[in-house]
Amino acid sequence: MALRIYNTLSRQEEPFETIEPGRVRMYVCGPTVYSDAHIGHAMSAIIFDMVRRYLTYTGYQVRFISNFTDVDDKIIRRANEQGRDPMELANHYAEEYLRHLRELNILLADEYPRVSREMDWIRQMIAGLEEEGYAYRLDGDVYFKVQKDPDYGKLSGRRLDEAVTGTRVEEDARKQHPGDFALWKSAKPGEPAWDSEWGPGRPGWHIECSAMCLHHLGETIDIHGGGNDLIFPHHENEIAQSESYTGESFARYWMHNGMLVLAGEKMSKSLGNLITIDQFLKDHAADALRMLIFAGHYRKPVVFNAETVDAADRSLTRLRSALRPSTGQISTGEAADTLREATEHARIAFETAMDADFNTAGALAALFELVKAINTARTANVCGPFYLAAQHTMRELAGVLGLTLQEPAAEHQVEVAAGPFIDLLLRVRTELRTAKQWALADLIRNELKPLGVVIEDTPQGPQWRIERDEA
RNA sequence: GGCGACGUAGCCAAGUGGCAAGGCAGGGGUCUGCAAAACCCCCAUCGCCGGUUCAAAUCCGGCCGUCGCCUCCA
Repeated sequence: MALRIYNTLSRQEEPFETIEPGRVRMYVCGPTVYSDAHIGHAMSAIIFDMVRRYLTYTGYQVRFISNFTDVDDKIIRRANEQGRDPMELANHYAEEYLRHLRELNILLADEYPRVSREMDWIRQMIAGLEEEGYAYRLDGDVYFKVQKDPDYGKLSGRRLDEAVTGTRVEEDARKQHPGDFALWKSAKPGEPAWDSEWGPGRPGWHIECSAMCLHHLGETIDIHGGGNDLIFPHHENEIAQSESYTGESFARYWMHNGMLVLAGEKMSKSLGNLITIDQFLKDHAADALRMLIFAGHYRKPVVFNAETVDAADRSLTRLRSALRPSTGQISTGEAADTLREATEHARIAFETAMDADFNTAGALAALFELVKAINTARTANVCGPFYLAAQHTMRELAGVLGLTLQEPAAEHQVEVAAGPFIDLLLRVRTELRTAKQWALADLIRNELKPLGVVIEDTPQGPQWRIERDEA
């Protein structure tokens, strides 16, 4: 079974074949850094992190590039509102974003190009487009001429004559066609500006990604990703610029993730209905967000509410349950063989699901069946190589989805600081239980619970662990 | 109005022609002093109406409903 990927360009699933055998060149549109990132941004980053991890798992060498838009109207506006320097503001939020990526266990890209650092490449591309007649000047601005591009609209399924009827198109009589978009915008007084042959100004939004792809990955890349809200106009325009400039196909596979939905609407900065990454991570493990996202399919919307988040937290706890050590003594025999078979089966089921356009829900189902097999084996006192191998497979496959299955870092600190005291309480409780002082023994257990310490009595004696109180 | 998704159990969700995965919640049981965890068992005629077929959640047509995009957007 080989990987198949849904390609927005063809609107169907296609077998995945790379330009260069064994290597993948991949670009994902990053954020405009002007305010706190929300979990919708995290979702997109997590999804393409999963794609990259699975490609790596299946043996590809992946070169992964993601950008920061650090020169933009919204950044300038926000900076002016706050009396800050636009580049200082952008740098601040870019650093914040990189911190979020680490906290979310997202593998870092090979490069994070920024508009402000790619000006030469951007100018060169605009100049080239102008030379070939794909662009025209207008009062210090430079516009891309969509009518010059015969297959403009092929990604979004739009045609130029229809695009005119769009309700939100601002009629600008100066433009040759309403669909023409800015490659270069002249600077107004007080705005950050870069010199160019068209006068001081800054790039339009779309040209940066085209220039960065060309600079860091070459004329044709394997995978270009982003949110499905970028299909039009952003990605459509990227294609138009890049293919007009190079004469080559820009990207072979276009992948688009669905939106995170909160209270029936897309979570977005402009709508203001958002939950920031920091807010989420305050109450939940990074793994929980992955569980929520991977429960569905990456192209579909994900519903975020108390119920779905709670289910994600609990299902994560279940995955972790498979990693508990065995206290049994049986390392061979029927139960051990059954576990070995289940482990092999889980890997096959996992890969089969992932090969089908990254069917993470199916992949998780394979993991849950492995959880059951491991727990059943533990109940049957299985230990030894097969038990450890099953847990190893569990960690490995979960890792392909970017799940750490680790207890959050804070818990380790608690263990170090409070561990001896909790151990002492447990010893006292054991004495009380031996003396059948049930009321006092239960008091200790019941009072520790709201403090986040869960006590479980097992055949091997009492055990405790930290569990966050899910608010 | 144009383009495109989607509608499967209380909730999330896989499955694209052959007896409906998985998770959460719920019910019953084993274990336990009681709990918890774990394990076992139970819980769906797949939005509605037609059609094609030996056979349809799956293909075709119509209807109803939800959502996204249509130059700020992951």
